[in-house]
Amino acid sequence: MPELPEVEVLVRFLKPQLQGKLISSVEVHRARVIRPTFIRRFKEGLQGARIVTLERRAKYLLFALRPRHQAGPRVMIGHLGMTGRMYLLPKERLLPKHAAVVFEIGSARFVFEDTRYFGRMTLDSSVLGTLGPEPLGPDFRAGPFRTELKKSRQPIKVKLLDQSLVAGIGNIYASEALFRAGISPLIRACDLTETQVGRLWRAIRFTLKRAIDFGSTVPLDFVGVGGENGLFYYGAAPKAGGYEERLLVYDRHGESCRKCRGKIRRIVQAARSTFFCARCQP
DNA sequence: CACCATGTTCCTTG
DNA sequence: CCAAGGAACATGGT
Repeated sequence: MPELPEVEVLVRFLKPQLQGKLISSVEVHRARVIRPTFIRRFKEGLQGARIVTLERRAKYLLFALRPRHQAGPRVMIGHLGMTGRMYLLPKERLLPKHAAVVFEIGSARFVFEDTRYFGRMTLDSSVLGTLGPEPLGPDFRAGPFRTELKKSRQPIKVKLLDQSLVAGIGNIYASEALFRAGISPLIRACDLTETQVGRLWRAIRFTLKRAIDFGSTVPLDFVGVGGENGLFYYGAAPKAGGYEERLLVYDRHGESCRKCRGKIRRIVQAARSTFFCARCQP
């Protein structure tokens, strides 16, 4: 379940497992997840390369490489789309139905699985060029944020999904951040007051930080960690004490607001669901 | 059968 | 050129 916090948690988990490891071979099971679709070039660039480190930028995973040849790629970029997962799988385990790319790394396999195949892997880093600032980094500042919002007549909820404004917010945390800021998702971005922009700026950072701390929206479930294998997956959280309770408005249509007991409403903006409390977010 | 789903990109319209 | 809206991508759950 990948927005910025989920990717951050995944990167932190994978990094120590992949750092310094050699990619001995690459199998592409679904060509369309490689962009551009130059499978040969992709495989040849990665086979024999070493993973130096793993980082996150927005919702992208950046695999820094020491290439086999001098002219080889220095980074592989991954994106999980809507349903992507990445994990290490022992070689004796069966590959999942929707394995898109499989890397042989030491005695294990590193699997990119994606049921809907909206995710991507690429050696072309141009996708990063249009991204706005990292919301949790020093480049995300309230002043420039406000200047950008002033230029847009889109509803603020829709504008928050614009990755060139600020990078990493997705459909869940857009609703959550607006609730925490007490701002209606319907207000045009340019109509927010300076006070509201300040509250929103803080709410974005708070919401994302909290989500990272908590583990992620739907937590990573670790299976066999410390045991016989290092498999893990994104699992449905148990209802009680699980991810439902961490979200204040998202997917809570018809339920009562945790602040005011009013009803949470669901509306559609830009063909995507928005959840909010009309009383707390006038 | 209907509608819904964590995201991005491409095409059209104004 | 730009902003904004909508379809497409593909599979599965309810």
